[in-house]
Amino acid sequence: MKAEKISELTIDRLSVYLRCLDFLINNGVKQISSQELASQFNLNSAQIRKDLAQFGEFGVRGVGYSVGKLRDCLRHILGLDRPHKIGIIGAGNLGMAIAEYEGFFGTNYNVVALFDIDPAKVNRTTKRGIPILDVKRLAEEIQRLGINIIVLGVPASVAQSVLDQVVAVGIKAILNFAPMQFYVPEGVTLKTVDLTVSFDSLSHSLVVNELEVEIK
Amino acid sequence: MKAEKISELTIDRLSVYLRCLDFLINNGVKQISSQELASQFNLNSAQIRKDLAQFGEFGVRGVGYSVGKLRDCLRHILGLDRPHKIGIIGAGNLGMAIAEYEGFFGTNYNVVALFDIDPAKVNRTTKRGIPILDVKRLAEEIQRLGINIIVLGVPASVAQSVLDQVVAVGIKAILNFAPMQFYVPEGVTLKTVDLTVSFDSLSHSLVVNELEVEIK
DNA sequence: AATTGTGAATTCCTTCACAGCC
DNA sequence: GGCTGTGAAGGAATTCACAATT
Repeated sequence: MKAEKISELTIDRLSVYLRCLDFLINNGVKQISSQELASQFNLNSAQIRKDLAQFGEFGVRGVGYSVGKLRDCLRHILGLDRPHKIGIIGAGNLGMAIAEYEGFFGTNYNVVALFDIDPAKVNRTTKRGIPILDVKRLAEEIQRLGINIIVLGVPASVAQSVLDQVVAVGIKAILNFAPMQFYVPEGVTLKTVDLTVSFDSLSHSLVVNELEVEIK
Repeated sequence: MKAEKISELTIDRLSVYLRCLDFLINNGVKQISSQELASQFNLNSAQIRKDLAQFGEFGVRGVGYSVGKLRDCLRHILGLDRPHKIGIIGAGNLGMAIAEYEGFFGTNYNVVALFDIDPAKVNRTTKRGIPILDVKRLAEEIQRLGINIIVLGVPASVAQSVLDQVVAVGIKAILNFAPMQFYVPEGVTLKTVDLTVSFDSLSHSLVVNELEVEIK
């Protein structure tokens, strides 16, 4: 069907464009040009056109893009027009933070369960009523609940073994917060949010900043 | 002094190399070649050498790199050999998760305060004894405590105004979790951890995966 | 007249391949 | 002999600039 590989960078930008389109729709905007869209973030208008052109011709020359139509297309491309069931492993602060993530409101992302090893947490629910289940029953509950996205919010020391378990059950999409690298088999997508790297990058920026101030 | 711009990608990799070196030191490894280091993660050995070469000559030809010396150099380059004082705005689950982040143990990153607007939280402390302060006193407390890194863990609706406040007090490094784009003045580094983009990317990968399975 | 879609040019990043050194 | 440091080559992503279209 479609063979050309779409780069990760492009996909990430589509997500940003989509958020912007949602905002525009709420403000009653019907039509927009790539130039106007580009000025919202710090982007080149050609970049936006190139990104969109990889999936078809969504615009009208001389006119621009229909905000509503473009949003629907992007939602479809990103798979946001189908329901997703998210399971979160680790019901600590991090797991709870994701479970309550404001970005999920009004979307097809549904957090259907948290998993933990701590008996004090298991068989309770979050404030919003999401069940906290025993991680021992991870495999069967993933299948029973139809979970297709897993969030790994467990300490680095156990992350690898939990990862192996969810991959074995057939999970294909994982968001990991443990500060480490993993091997995952072909066909499984693992994204790592590495806070250590983020903080180190900030730390470095402070050093550079200081040097620049000294030079002046 | 040093004029060449170091790319963000390079800095992020240095952070990853450093983590690996820490691990090697704990396992008593004294010496390592770029080839061995590269095989640990999925990298090209020339990439590692190029990254390091931007900051000086750390290796010995025919021998490799001294693990301990290289670690110290990377720590210095990234500014990890100086103390950092982190303030977290928003004492919800996200803020608490960052405050307890395992990656901070044994580092120079110190979370010195959380800030919140909720009277039920203010003037208490976290389990580990970090004070939760009234966000009204944000400016003065940042200065009193010597905070140099701010984590924005507040809802998107108030993120911009809080951001403006911390920039006004002279904060130069900010980690933001609100799913939006901001403008920050020259000399201020803002990194955004955008979970919406991460999840959308996972959602997209599920769509692509399905198509690929169909083709086979 | 205005704006898209896109080949060409440019910039940035990665990898190759080897001279130089231990 | 083995490994670093690096110029040159190759590849990827971005931006330019304009022909095509409404």
